[in-house]
Amino acid sequence: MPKIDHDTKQKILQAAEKVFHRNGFKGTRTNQIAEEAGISRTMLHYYFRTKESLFQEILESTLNMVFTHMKRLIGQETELENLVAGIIDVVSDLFEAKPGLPSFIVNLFNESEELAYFLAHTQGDTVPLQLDTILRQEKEKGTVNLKLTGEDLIMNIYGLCAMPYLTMAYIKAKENRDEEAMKAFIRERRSMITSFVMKGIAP
Amino acid sequence: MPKIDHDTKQKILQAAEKVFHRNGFKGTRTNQIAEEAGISRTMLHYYFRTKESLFQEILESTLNMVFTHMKRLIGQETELENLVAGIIDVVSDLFEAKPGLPSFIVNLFNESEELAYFLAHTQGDTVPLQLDTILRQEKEKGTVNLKLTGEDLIMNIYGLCAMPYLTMAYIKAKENRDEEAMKAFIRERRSMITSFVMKGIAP
DNA sequence: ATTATTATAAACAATTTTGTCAAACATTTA
DNA sequence: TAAATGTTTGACAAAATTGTTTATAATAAT
Repeated sequence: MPKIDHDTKQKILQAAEKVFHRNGFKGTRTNQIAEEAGISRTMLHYYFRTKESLFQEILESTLNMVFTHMKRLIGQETELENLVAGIIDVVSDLFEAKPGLPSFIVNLFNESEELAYFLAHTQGDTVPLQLDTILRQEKEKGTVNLKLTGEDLIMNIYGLCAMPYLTMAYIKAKENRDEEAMKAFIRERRSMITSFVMKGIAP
Repeated sequence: MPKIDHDTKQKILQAAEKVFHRNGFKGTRTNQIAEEAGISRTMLHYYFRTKESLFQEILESTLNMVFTHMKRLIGQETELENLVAGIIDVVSDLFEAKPGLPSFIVNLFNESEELAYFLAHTQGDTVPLQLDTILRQEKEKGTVNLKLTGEDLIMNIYGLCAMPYLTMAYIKAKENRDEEAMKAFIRERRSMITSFVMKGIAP
């Protein structure tokens, strides 16, 4: 029967997520995690054998989060405008919940070709494909830019949504923004992005 | 009088740039650099005392490159459409010349709050300010979306241009693209981005 | 050709980072 | 309360990473 856990384990997980997300596996030192969690580094080995296996947990829970969010998209909308708005909302919600996620993904792809390959081939293509179908229909109707592929559109949306997170430190410093100002900036960007993208795909 | 240098120094610089750009300072191991350069790790200390000072060289030359490119923008154009197209070209050229740059900047901001602060405050605001001025004029004319700031517009452009580089490994894996296919993809994106942005800022 | 200088690598040393262990402490259960 | 189990820490050990030295080879200058 388990004895009480002074929530050390949770503190470690939170701290590890934060640090791994920001600096990737090779870029983080386990004592950054310990400091961030306010515990001794030994505890990290007590609850999770190694740095590697702690990373694995974070990786799994992170990918789960991503997949869960993405499921919100599948087959939801058939109207281009609604679909696009929906994607932007889902992606924005995801990044708002996990601000370190964009950096983490970038780090992941840079650190491990294999993982990039794995993700490229396991992750369902439903969303880009659905977009492609709808885009093709709209192109026939002449209501959409001819040269835009579903892949490009998705990439544009991710890029527009991820930027403030990827450059957080800079954006904060630039206009002396605190956490609150940052949140406001990002909130305002969401509607900006939606209209920017909708106009952007016009013929 | 210096004896010949079997271009080892250059090979190290090239390799270091590649690896530091991809993985940041803490994320790189000096022997990754040595391997990439095809030389022994000792040489790295022979030409550049320490990992730190090698990084410093790469950092300086990288920032120089960025500033040099950015100078191409200042006061060049007063017409919104031309200015926007110009910015997209300059940024695209820069990333094409230094494909690792987007990741490097992201890593930099994540590794060092101080550097992010420094860059936010030294780097001239001329471009965003110029954009803001022109945007304001266009808004009065009613030819531009009311809610778009110069800061947002710049961020959008960087994001759209940087995405393929930030997710290179994934993009390559996804459609089995080799170097050539990748270049073609990016070339095509440039004109897509230009029209996407131009439409995006419409009223 | 001989010497002086530069370039290279391999072995070695120092430092940093990660991982383990044993002892102390706390909590539960019996 | 006492045994059993879970938690925490600090000291220690191992491994990985960085940095230095020494010996050797290559190149240039005299």
